[in-house]
Amino acid sequence: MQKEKVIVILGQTATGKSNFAVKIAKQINGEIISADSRQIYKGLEIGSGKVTEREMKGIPHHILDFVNPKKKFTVAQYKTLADKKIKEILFKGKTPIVCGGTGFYIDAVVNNIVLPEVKPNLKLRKELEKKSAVELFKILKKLDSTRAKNIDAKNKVRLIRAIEIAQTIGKVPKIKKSPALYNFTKIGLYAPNDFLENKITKRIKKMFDKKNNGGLVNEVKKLKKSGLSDKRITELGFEYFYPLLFINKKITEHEMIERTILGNIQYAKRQMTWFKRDPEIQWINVSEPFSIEKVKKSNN
RNA sequence: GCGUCGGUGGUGGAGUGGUCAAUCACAACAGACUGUAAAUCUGUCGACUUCGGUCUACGAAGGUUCGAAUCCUUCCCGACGCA
Repeated sequence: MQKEKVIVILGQTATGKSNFAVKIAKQINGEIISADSRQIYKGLEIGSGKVTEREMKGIPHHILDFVNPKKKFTVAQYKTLADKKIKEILFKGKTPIVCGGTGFYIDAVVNNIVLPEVKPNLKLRKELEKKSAVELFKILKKLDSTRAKNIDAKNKVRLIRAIEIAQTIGKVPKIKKSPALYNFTKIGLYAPNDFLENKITKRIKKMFDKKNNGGLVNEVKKLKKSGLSDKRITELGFEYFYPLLFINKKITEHEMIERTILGNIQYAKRQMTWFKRDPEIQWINVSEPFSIEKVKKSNN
């Protein structure tokens, strides 16, 4: 049986994925499923670069702007939801377009990864947090020597999660990459460093501009007022962390802007490190003129 | 002009006679990625290298010493103070 087609638009931040996705959606009668770990949250508008109602141009967007930022949203939830949305959109006779820059989310869906069903155990995590990476590694080795062999022995976050899983279900199951459910076409948007850095700089400056819905600093203040702890805001990433430092008078306004720009540039590089591994991505350099005809063709 | 303090790698900043190619942090480059992924973590980071080493380096030039980034002299540059 012929697998149904799903388009994936991924790539670095500030390359114009959202607009691109909307254009494609218009042409091929599609609906967009966001793959962005921050745009998920309500209240993170400016800093997450969330697509606005106007930018959507009437195209339905899913898995966007619906989680309370006090709660943590995870890949596992994303994967389940995305699968469901893809099915629904296909059922309507439309083409699903997964669009975003969170590589892990995209891979979870595309590679149909099955994650172990072990919910986070906050109490346990708090306990383990106190231990050193060396100690944690020893614990894991005892529980599950196989996982210990390939895990990053210095990464506490990973070690803790592995222990969490091993402790509840015995061993960390080998990751399952089930056969893909759909025929995915992956389009990657990227730009050369200097071009992208320029774009990011402009974008960030605009984010801080007060004329832009009060600006990012104001957005962070609102989040604080709504009851988000500083710790939680920090977890939301550099776009929220640096404004928070500024609000708390730890850095100057200038430092805040510079660091946010730098954080963004570094993030864009990390994104490429992730995406580079996938040989199936068809790359488009957005610093050069390109047409979406090519994309339409490859989808047929 | 006099005086004081300082000039160290891409940057900040340790070191103040031998164990120093120089703690550390940042930046840069490369990479990992099993329910935090805008997160988290790793490696490299003077030059050359057969990856064991070899060479050139701590403003410049001299000097003291077995040995100097570290002590002395002069010069150049910077900050501050006094004129």
